[in-house]
Amino acid sequence: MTTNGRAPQRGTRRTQNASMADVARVAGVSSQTVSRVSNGFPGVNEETRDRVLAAMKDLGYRPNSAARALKRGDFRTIGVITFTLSTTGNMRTLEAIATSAAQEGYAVTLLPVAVPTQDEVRGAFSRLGELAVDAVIVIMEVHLLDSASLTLPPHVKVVVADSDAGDRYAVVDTDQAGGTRDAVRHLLDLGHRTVWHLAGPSESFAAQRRTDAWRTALESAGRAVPPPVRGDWSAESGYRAGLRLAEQADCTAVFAANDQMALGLLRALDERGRRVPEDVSVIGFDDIPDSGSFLPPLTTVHQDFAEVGRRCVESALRQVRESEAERGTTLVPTRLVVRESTGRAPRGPGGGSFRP
Amino acid sequence: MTTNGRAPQRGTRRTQNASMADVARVAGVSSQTVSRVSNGFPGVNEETRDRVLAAMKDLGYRPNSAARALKRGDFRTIGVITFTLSTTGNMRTLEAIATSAAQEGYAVTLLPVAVPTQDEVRGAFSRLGELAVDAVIVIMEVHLLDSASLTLPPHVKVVVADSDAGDRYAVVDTDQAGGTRDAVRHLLDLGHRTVWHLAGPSESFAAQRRTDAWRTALESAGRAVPPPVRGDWSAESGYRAGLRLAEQADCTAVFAANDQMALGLLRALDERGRRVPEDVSVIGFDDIPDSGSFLPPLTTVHQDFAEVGRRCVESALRQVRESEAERGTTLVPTRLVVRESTGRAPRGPGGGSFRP
DNA sequence: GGCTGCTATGTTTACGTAAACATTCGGTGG
DNA sequence: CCACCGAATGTTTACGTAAACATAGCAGCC
Repeated sequence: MTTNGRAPQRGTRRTQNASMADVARVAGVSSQTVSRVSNGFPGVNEETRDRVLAAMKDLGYRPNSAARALKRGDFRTIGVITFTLSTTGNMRTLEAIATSAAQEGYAVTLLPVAVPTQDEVRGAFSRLGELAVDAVIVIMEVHLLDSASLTLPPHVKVVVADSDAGDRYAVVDTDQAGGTRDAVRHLLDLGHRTVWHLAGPSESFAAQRRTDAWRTALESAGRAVPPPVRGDWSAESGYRAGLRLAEQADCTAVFAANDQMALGLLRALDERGRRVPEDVSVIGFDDIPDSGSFLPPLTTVHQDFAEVGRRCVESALRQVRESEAERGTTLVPTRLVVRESTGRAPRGPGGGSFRP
Repeated sequence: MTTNGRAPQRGTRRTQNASMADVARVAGVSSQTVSRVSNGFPGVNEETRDRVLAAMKDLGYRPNSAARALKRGDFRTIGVITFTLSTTGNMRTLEAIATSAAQEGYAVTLLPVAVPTQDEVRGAFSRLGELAVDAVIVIMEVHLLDSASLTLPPHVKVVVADSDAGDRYAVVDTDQAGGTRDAVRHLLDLGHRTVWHLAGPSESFAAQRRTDAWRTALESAGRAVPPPVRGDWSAESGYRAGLRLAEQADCTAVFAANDQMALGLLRALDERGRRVPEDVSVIGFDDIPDSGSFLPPLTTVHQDFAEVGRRCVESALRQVRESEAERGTTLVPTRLVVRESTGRAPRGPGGGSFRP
């Protein structure tokens, strides 16, 4: 292509971007007219518009978003602050956020927090203050937010995903309680006398709420509440916890707080010779893409991360546009996905005790 | 709106951010001095500096990054363009990119491409032209890039992750061939006569390269090359392919192009009563966090996504700073992780006869 | 004592855009 | 025929920052 063989004509030296002024010069109009064309304003002569467009194309003109942002006072950008992307949930949420934002003409800027300490979070928030961002979506355990929030520049709108700061910020959350209730009911309906619980880390609000809901569901059904076993979300921790659960002879049903721990649990049970679902039923939470391929395919509570992401963006942009902060919580419903890891309670103990 | 209705005291209505001028007024200095303090320049009197800092704090001053970018001519931002985040690899790479970029004072902006068509990609690239970005990292199958690349503004630097556009852009890639070779050798060393292959989708360059390397490794060892079975990276597709592989009586070793397909494969084999690793050895690729908890724990080729991300940022920033495009490929080595899904070839008919 | 050279600070200007305001011009109605 | 209108376009200005240049004050030196 003849792009810039030797700089034949005028200013081909285009080492920086062309500006409106450049376009204006080439098109023989004022830069204001270029601006009008650029922003699709009416009231520009057809022929003039064409000339301007030609000049733009010719020069490879792109509007400078910094100048635009400076002039307009907003950035058309949403920041996402998150501790780790390494969980399916965060990742899927992020993806939905990015997509929704793009549809609205907003860009998404990532704000990683290396270590989940208050200092780190506070640091991220204050970096964010200097960042070109109109709103922030926080995907994180909320108690880390508690004292960090104060340093936020006042005009930045905040949405918190999967947490519970409903009194201070807009929150979009999965219906943890509902999903948990469904899971426990499912198991009780299958004839299990009670449901054990492989809980997530205590620092996590999501985990905590699943645990609370599990306890409530059992209590309201008048069942015994076994002591929960705690993991850290990882499959490995699920395995370790699973080894302990496998020793509880009367454990016939386990509600794992996420699918990965359920995976580890399945391995532990297999290793200890307890069959799933014949001896023990296992249910997870999340419905990660792989869970249908576990051994056996995992019954689990499906979370609609994409919807969470969408609603986060929705709330963020509503706040930006109406320049008014929102509060309160939006719940996104879950859906029970029954696969093969849950089944009727084993015969045995119906009356008495059974030990393998 | 009391915006500027009566302006009670001086600008207490702080609906917008304070600017340098505001700080300067409060501190009783010129805005240039504020700038110097803000940027940590030397040559400012200790006492003056303190006064300015106090005023900043007082007003909650934050530098306006749009204005800064406009003045400086760069954005301190890297764009990441990617088709999907839903794969562990992309996600981990992204996370590493975000972290490395943050360390260098760069923000990361996400540029999602909904559907992997050329038009979509081209669209993303041209949106990107208007975006406040100094460099772009592309995480995507490269052939979609082929004709889209041209629309990129000339001064935006490009790095391509996990692909092979080494002649046109800087590329950072995992050493697919090396990892594959290790995997195949490992299986052959265990006495398997040959290694079957559960391949990734044909559109994927990474998949293609793993397939090529697998073939080469077998050929150079003088072994037969069974027809590869193709999946689409998902566990489900691995399961379906696995059902077919399970019927090949002479199939004692399978190299799956990623861990998720290996997961599905494990399930298919289990379902068909073929034990792993006693009857069939399975090896994966990626080393996703869960793979150690599969049934059995998966032997796999570990990819250092974090390193890939780091090097992407490194190259991107180098290009930005030296304002000179790079080319060529950087390979990040892999590491074989031996767990329990691979074992010695079964006794069977193999004893000695194998045909090349 | 006047000049040099340095430090601390102030003033001007430009970055690219777009709102607000100004101008031109061909028509239209009283 | 002229005041007036609206359409098309031009001119001025401001957004917040920081580079470049300018100034003021003071110490040291011949």
